[in-house]
Amino acid sequence: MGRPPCCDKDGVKKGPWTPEEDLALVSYIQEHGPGNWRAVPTNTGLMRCSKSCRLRWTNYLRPGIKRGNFTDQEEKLIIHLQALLGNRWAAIASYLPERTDNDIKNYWNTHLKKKLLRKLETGGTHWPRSCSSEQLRSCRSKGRWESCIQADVDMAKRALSEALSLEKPPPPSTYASSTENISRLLEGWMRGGVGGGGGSARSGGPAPAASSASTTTSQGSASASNCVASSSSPERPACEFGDYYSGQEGLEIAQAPFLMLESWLLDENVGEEDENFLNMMAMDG
DNA sequence: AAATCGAGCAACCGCACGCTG
DNA sequence: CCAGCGTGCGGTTGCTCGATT
Repeated sequence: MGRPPCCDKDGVKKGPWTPEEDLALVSYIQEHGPGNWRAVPTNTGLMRCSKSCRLRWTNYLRPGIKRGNFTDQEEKLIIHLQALLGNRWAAIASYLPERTDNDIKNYWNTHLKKKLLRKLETGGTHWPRSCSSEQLRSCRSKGRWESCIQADVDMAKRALSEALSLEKPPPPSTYASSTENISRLLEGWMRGGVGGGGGSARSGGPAPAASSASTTTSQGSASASNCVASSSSPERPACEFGDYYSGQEGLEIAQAPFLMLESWLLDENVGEEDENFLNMMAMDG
């Protein structure tokens, strides 16, 4: 469409965020909530692109983000979801409410891809889905990937959304409830020696504020996460799959597919369809 | 101790999509 | 219906740091 850049190239700061910038962003969002990113740079005085602000928030400052090592379970979940959904990191991230799509993407590219390739050399991962690899290839190239795997995705979404909400009953999802996390986050900065390397996790960045609430007002992967995490909440937001089931009935309905799904998701010993996987890996890069 | 290399990760870029007037 | 705008998403880049030589 030939859209103009989202922000002026001149006078826009790039590179790592400083603690001061983070503080300004968090303070602003604390007050106004996320959203209307266009207004954030002007209202905060940050010399940053609105996109940069959003990214910083969703990938780093947003409360409820867990950083650091991925657990075995998370790892397996990512592997299987990647097999199911492809490189749709935002969708995958929606099943891992405490992880960001960027984090998952990085983890996949740096760890899992290699790990899987190594594993494939020695034999065995599986590729469960209803479409053949040829169909998938065709679907992808024609932009009909979504519809092709819809059945699998629907099943996975239903089961997982319920499962996740059962595992972790969400706190009342108000933005205010997340301000504690932000405060802790900021305290972490102050304690952790803010100076070196801006917000870099490597150089004394904020301590992970992983433990609790996610916000209802945040967007993107955050909101997707919230849909999952709060799907059993009485006040859960309507989202694409949050309303499939509710209450005890939903619990019973959802548990059955989850048991199947769980065994699939967490079972890496099923050694079939390696070829499909290789095909997909080849397509991915 | 210095130089080089590779891995990991934060951030940027640009396209796509959805909403709104 | 269409164009403009804001936002979301995935791919890619480049910086930093630890390991190795």
